[in-house]
This record gives sequence, structure tokens and C-alpha cells, in this order.
Amino acid sequence: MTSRTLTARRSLAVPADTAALRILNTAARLSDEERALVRRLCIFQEVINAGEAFTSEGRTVTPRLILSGWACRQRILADGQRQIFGFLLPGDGVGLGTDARPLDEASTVALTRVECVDAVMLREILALQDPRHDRLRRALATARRYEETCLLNHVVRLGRQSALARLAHLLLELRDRLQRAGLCSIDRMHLPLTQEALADALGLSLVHVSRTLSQMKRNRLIAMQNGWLTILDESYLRSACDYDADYPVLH
Amino acid sequence: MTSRTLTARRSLAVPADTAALRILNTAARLSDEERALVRRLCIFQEVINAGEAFTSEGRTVTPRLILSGWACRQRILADGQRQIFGFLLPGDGVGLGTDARPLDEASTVALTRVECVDAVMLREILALQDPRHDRLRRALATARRYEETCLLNHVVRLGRQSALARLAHLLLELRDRLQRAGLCSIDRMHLPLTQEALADALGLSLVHVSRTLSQMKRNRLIAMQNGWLTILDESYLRSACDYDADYPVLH
DNA sequence: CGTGACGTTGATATGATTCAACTTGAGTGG
DNA sequence: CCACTCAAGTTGAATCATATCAACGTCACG
Repeated sequence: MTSRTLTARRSLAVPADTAALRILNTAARLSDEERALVRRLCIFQEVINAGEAFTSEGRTVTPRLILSGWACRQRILADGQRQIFGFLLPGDGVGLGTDARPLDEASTVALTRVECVDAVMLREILALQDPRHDRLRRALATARRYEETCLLNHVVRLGRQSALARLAHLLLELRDRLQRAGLCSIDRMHLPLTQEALADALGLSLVHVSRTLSQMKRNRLIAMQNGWLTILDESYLRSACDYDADYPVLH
Repeated sequence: MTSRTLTARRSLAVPADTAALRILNTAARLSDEERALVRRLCIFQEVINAGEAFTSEGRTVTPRLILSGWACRQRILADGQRQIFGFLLPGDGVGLGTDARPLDEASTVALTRVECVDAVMLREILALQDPRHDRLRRALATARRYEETCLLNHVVRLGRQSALARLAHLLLELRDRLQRAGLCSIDRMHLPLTQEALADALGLSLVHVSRTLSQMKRNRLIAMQNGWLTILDESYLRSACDYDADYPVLH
């Protein structure tokens, strides 16, 4: 039915698991043992093609760590409209956490080809409450909290910001997240989102996203060429959208 | 500094603790022992006056169960605008849950006079993992999940619905929540929200909320008189906003 | 009797949507 | 290699939904 592929390859994916490790390590400094655990998990990689859902038939999301590619959580409304709740980037986890959360149950869909790792085993190992994995558990809790923070930011964008501010705020947030995963420099990032995806996330029409992006380019706030975004005037963008990087404090 | 009052009265508040118990019991049928535990907590009641925040000086929210009155979680933006993330009704809990969540950290403010119960002890008791309190823990987890579902619904309202649909959807959701707490009939509820609060929740201007409510009254969809809302045409409202009551399944 | 919070209403402005035409680039098959 | 198609993006014109500004009404309260 699905064209999902399950490959059992040795983790030649040296760069692939880096993003996940970097994010987790940023959230709470991991021990060597914990790093090794995460690396060992990367033996079983899966590929989900663009447009495919993350859910197995059984409804609940399989726990996964994303190694490369972008996905989103979304809901399709009765009239066919789509609302995107948030994006999943390399290094992000899905369906980890002991209890099933509605956000995880919202259908998760790959926006590009996504390489990921089955994390069922990770979830089970962490559920054992072994103190040697304390930092890893803490890191995942931090990541989960940050996810909720992003959802609140999303509400603010939708409720109280103009089209330009919404875009600026989202782009800066994505840049920060990629940077934390070690996947982009300060002003340049790969942005594989269609304008339609941006529109469905930001509660705007596709056409207006196009116009607003054009305007941002015209005013030399950003530049875009074949899927790459350059942030030209970060300080202006920040002030235009009241952006405040609020990654949870390490502890 | 604060005019918060700490009263130690015997739980003559027989009706007061009912809402909390009803909600929890809906989420997972409680044992007699668990019901007694919750009732015993109601000895120490607090009052928070309209406009006051729930946070103690120490930043983190004190765990509480709301017995009566309405509150909201909100963020004030740099330009003074307010975005409300959600409402807290009688029977709802705040800051329960073992880990501090960003939603709980968002400033929680009383919209009316709120009577509540300090639940620090409850949280500590539940952290002991005593199997006799399993159902109570499950009930709180369900409540927490429902809260996240409401937040996702809120995103959909803000992102993809018209002013009328936003209002209809929110009102139906509030009605369902109050009904679950045993606090309103099918078509009539106490609604102590100002139009400004509705506007700040729904991402609309105060003026437009007023207009849209007037329109709903004119078209005999709802009626309002001094803080009481009557739902006149529920089926129309439901279809107008694609409302789907999605309270988490009991298990 | 004033004062302030809340709500209503009209006139006008504006940001965003819709519809539709057109461009560009990548992929496909003859 | 060319013609075709399709997805993604761009642009203009008309329209619509909502915001803004401002005046006014009502009620509770000191």
C-alpha cells in the first residue's frame, strides 16, 4: 500500500544522526552513553516520501526521530481547507513521550522526502526510568516543552499579527530551530516549503503569501533562490514581528 | 500586596467542589476514595479577584483547582495587544501535571472572581504513584489532553474561520465544557466574558465581535441577557462552524 | 450627579481574498 | 531535441471581511 521503505543499514549516516543529537544535547548535555544509545538506534532507518502520512494504519503515530527532511502536523477541515499546526524539522521527534498527546495524534505528513528512525525502542528504554538516561529524558521533555511554546507562538501569529509579521516570525523561528540542529548558518537556510504550506500554516491565502514574500524581497529583507532563503535584514524583521527567541532554559 | 484571601473553612462548599469532581469523573470514573481525597482538599479555599494573576511571586503557577469563576491564559504583546490562549472554567485545573508546561507558564489571569483550591498537596500525593489513585491520575491526564485539543481547535478557529464561525465554535465549546461540569443546561449558560475578552481570544477587534454577536442575535441564532447566553439554533451554529465535540474517549 | 466600564452603531479605510491570466522550470515521452 | 504537461509561483483587478475612528447609549456605583 505505502511506498515506505524499511532499510537495515549500518549507520553510515554519520551526518544524518547529528541533527537529533545536537538538538537533544542543546536541551540537556548528554552523557557519552546516551549519545551512543541514540546512535545505535539509527541502524533502522525509514524513508517517508513527500505527501505521505506518518501514521501507521493503527491510528497512533509510531515514535520517530527525523534525520532529514521536513514534515508538518495538520488538520483537514470539512470544507477541504487545511490548517498546519507546526513543522517538524531534522532532529525533531514525533510520538515520543509516554502519553499520547493530541498534537501527536493530529495527522503528521511529510512535506519532503523524510529520513527517520523508528524510536519505539527508545521510548521503551526511557520508560524504564534508568537513571543513566536521566539527561536524555530531560532533553526530550525540554523538546516537548519547546514544541508547546511554538504552538503558543503560532496562536499569537494567527491571532494578532499582520501577514508580513506572521511570515517574518515564522521564518525567524524556523531559522533558529535549524541553527540549533546545526543545519544552517545565521542568515542562510534551506526552506523546502511551498507557499501553499506557508499559507496553510499562517492562515493566509496562497496568493497573499506570494505577494508578501515578493514585498519582503523587494524591500531587501530576505532573498530566495531555488529553495534557499537568505535573511538580509534580521534586525528589521525582528522588530517588525516582535520576535523573541524563547528556547527553554537548560536545567 | 495582593488581595488574595486564604480561608480555612470546612467544606460547606458542597456545590463548589461538584464541578471539579464531575469533570474528573467524566474523564475516568473515580473511586469513592479518590472522590473523598478531592473533597478533603477543598478545605483550603482561595479567592482570586477579577483581573488578578494566578502566579505567586515565584513565577511558576501554584497548582489549583477552580471551583467557581472564569480565568484565562494570555500573553501581552510588546505593542500592548493581548492574545488569549484559552479559558479556564469551574472544574478545570491549573499547573497540575508533573512537569511545568509552557501553557501553564503563560500568565493566567482571573476574568471574574475565582474561588479555587490549592492543589499542591494533590500534586504531591499523585506523584507518589499510589495505585489507589490511578483513576484520578488518568482523569487528570485526560483533562490535560483535552486542554491541548482545545488549543488545536483554537488554532483552527484563528487560522481558517470567519468571525461568525469563530464565535459559534467557541461558544459551543464553552457550552460543552460547562455542561460536562454540570454547570449549564443544553441551551443556556452563564457567560461572564466581556466582548473584549472574546475579541482577544478570537483574534478580532472588539467592535467586530459586537457586530457579529448582534448579527447572531438578529438572526435568532443566540440570545443574550445580562451575562446569560441562550443557544437558539444549535444545528445551524454547528454547521456554520463545522463544530465537532471531540472530548477524549474514556479509557 | 458625575464617572467609568461596557456595549452599540455609522462612516470610512485597509488588508486580505478571490478569480483569472500568465510565467517559469522540471519532468516526460515522442 | 522538441512539444507537452504539471506544479509552483507571480501579477492585476475587483471584491469582501474586518479594522479603525468616533460618537453615543446604558447601567452600576460612589
